[in-house]
Amino acid sequence: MTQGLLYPSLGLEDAVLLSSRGDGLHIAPDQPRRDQISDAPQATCFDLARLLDRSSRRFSGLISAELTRLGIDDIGPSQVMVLLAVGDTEVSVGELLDRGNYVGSNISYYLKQLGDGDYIDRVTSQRDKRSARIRLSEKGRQLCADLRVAAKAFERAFCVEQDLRDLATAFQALHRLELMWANAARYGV
Amino acid sequence: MTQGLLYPSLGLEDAVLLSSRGDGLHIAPDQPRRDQISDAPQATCFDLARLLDRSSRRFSGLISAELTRLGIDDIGPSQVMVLLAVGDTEVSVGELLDRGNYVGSNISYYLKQLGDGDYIDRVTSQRDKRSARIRLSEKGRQLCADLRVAAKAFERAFCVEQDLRDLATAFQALHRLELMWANAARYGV
DNA sequence: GAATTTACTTCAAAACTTGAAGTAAATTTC
DNA sequence: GAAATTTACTTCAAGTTTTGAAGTAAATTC
Repeated sequence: MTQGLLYPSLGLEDAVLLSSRGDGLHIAPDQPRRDQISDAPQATCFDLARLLDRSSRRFSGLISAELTRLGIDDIGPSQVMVLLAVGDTEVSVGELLDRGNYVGSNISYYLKQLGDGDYIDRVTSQRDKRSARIRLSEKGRQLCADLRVAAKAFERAFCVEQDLRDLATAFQALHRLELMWANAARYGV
Repeated sequence: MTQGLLYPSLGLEDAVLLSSRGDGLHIAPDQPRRDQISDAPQATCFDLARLLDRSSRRFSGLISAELTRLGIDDIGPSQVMVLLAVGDTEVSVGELLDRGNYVGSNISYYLKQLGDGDYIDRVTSQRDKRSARIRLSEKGRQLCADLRVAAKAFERAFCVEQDLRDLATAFQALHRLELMWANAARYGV
């Protein structure tokens, strides 16, 4: 791609991007070819980071659209992420911080809105009264369920066996990468 | 994990998270075990999205730290992402929009700051005077080079052959997923 | 050559993020 | 067992980033 080849590279073909503007003619091929990887341009960690960024944005956009469709306008995609992070468990704020790598005040901000919108229940822990325990309210659970239904549509579009295996690999590889980035951030590369 | 198993799942072990707060004791093992994947909990697309989100945040953090180290404080990680998107090529604003899936006004905002800081050169295209052509200035190129040097350190920490292959797979899988998300956003699931 | 489209930019409001400071409960120390 | 420290948050007041609605001006189409 660009960036030169100074950097450890992941074999891949040059990214074919789907234009998100204009005439709608620049559709990328459905099936990026998996052959010819070996002699294709290489991607750097920066390319990967940009891909993550872009993908996140896309996902947020999707969630936004879905929220609109569901007639929900008191929370946005960021709050939904927190909702998803809570999941079916009962967590403390601290756990949420770890799960999403948020900053404390940030989570507080989201939880306030989620609380105001009645998407979560907050109970002060009896054990440790400093600690707030969070879980989804019925409304929150319902929203998550609705989102899962929407996501189901992807399953149908994305159910090729190989894709799922690749995504599983992707998940693990990314997870390891995330840990390294985290360590680097903490201990200075 | 949570979310139930209602959703197409990617086999993976339960995420071992690295605490980003507190005593610094909760370090995740260096080498997450690759066995026992088969009978491990499953991750949903939502889990993947959260991972992307988290990873992006981590990467931004890293870039921020690096910028500070380099004594740069007139731009932040978001602007750097744009810089990286420009790369060694000369692009129009429209191309950048596509590359990063940004909104127009957003890119304008970043480019303004990058321009003010002299990280980029902007030339009005002679062909089409509406179109601005962007490329890195010497300063911008230098910054990118510096960042690559910093990133080099990762290479050493992350150079296991298998990891690189996994990341390559991850890149492709994610890229395909991104395209699908983009399509979904455009054509409504 | 008027109307439309494209390629942006600007502006103002909203959303999000950060960091410093605060509160209150738990724990440790003396 | 009281004082000091630490933990687990919350609040606030900046920032920064993102969005969306309006612009502007050059190209295209009719």
